[in-house]
Amino acid sequence: MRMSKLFVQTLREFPSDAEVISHKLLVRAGYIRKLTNGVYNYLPLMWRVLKKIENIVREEMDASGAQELLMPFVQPSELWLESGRWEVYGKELMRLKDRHNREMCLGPTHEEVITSIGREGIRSYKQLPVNLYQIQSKFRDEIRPRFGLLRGREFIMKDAYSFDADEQGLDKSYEIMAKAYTRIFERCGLETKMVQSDSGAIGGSVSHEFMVLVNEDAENNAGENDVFYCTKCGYSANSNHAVSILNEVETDGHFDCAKIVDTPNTHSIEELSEFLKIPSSVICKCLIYVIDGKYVAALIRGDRTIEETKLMNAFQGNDIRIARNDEIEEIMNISGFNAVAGFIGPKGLKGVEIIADETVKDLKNFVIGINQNDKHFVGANWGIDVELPQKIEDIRLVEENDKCVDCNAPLKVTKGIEVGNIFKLGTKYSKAMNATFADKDGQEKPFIMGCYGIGISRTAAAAVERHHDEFGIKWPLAIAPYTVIVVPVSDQDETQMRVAEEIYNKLLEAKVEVILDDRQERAGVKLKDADLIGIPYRITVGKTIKDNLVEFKERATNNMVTITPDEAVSRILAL
RNA sequence: CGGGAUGUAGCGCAGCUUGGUAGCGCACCUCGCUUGGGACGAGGGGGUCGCAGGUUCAAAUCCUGUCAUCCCGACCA
Repeated sequence: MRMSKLFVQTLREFPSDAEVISHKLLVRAGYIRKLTNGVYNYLPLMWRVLKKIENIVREEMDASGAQELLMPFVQPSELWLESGRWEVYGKELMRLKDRHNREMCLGPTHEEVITSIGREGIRSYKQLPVNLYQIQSKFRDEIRPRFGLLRGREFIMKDAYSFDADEQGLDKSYEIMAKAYTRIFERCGLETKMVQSDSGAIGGSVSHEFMVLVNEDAENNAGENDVFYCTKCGYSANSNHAVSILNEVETDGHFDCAKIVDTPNTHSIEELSEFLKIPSSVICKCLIYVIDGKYVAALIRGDRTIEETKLMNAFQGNDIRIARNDEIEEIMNISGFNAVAGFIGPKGLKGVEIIADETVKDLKNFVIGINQNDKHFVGANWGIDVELPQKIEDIRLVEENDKCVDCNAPLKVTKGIEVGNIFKLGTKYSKAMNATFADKDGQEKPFIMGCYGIGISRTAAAAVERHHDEFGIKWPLAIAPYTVIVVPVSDQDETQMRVAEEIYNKLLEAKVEVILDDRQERAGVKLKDADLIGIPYRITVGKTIKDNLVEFKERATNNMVTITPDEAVSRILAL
């Protein structure tokens, strides 16, 4: 490709609306351009990168035995009504009506469609297992798209779905996908960690996420997930799913009697603990949540934080948020109190389900809200002063240096970008949508399903997050838009131009993806652009060409060597 | 949907307080000069100042509304 003809506009400055480095660099280097909020044009360089990633994904998926197909982007509401997700999915599902007023939606994922394909096409256990996948744009009307390609509303995704006759088959399909995913990201030049995860809105039981860890860069807030991992045994999990053994802390308040005391203006645990001169771990915190429209009071030890996904799952909920002040007021009215947040306690609450984290069980002589403003109950004990809730579960957020449940070593935390996700769905969709096959005994049974996603466009952005420097992108070779760029320093110099053309033509003939920077620009512009767009190798033809020498630069390391043009060509051919 | 901010040329911004009919840098076009890390000179093109009302002789500027975008929380590939 001749640079003078390549459709790319690099910018001298970073775009003002970009926050994370992948977004800034992809815009500045001319890879993407925003069309509207969370929706981007993939310009020619970007499209080449995406196709590279797609091809790696295709090769590995095909090698795993999966078959590619393509499902419609627009889907009828009927299928979603069957699965029950028309109501459940919420506003992320982009709904629309056709001219006949029939309700449709833009596909955010394709469980419903694939299940309909499975139930029509798979009649017998003899056809199983089957794994079908597609690579396609998805649309999710995200509440807040941000970070460029890392969280768009429209994005490119590979989604695969497996059908098996039994759980053992699913385990096998799942394992095959886990291995394929590991290879895919490796080939893309991305180190990933496979971590346990909550299965979220897709449903099902077991789930793992493939995370690109980005904690090395302190400035980087692109990693939206906290990943807890054990340095010793390899346990790792998303914070929404992680479990731990807690370190020993003081759980006895050592109050010599149980009584209500004045605690003015202590709205937070910190204020209360400071006021009473006690550790926060002897306070029982009570938070009011709204889960699917129902009130829940969650109790947890004062030094710990509620993990909202775990709390929501404890009630099989779909939606969770902390209660607003007016909602707390309503609860207080029903219960005959008038306390505000900070002084709420479980005793006497009406119209509220109460759940406790395991951490509160062992509290003795502790401090707890008593639904009176500016007062707390100190020296409380379960069963005497306050009833211990029936429902006790792990609803807490893991913290760094908690102990690993598998090996008791301390856990660490890091930020991760989720580039892939695999789920064991089980029969969630096959049962709801009556998708069955005839098993060996002739009985109709629902498919045991799994689903497996890779964010193609997000993977590209994650690669930029991990591979860049102050000058620009450093694409891993396997997903770079071009392999090499040939830069004649001066377009005035006939020898330089001639040699550059010769190198270019040799590489072209050898089917190498090569750019010749034939623009009438000064050297600085061409060299800066080469660094910015991040082509893995650069062959610079400058003055030393009189000694038959060119400069060969590797972008990943910025290492340069001076060699002959022929040697430069052979080095590229040897890649 | 809450909290904060911003909309002026393709990009980055100034002008707004104190109304007088739009400017700078980059990019773009022409010519000259220049060619190892985003040169220089001269000339040129491009903007209904987000949109709609209002106030005024006069609005980018003041007022009201509205839309969009960005940042902080609930979503997830």
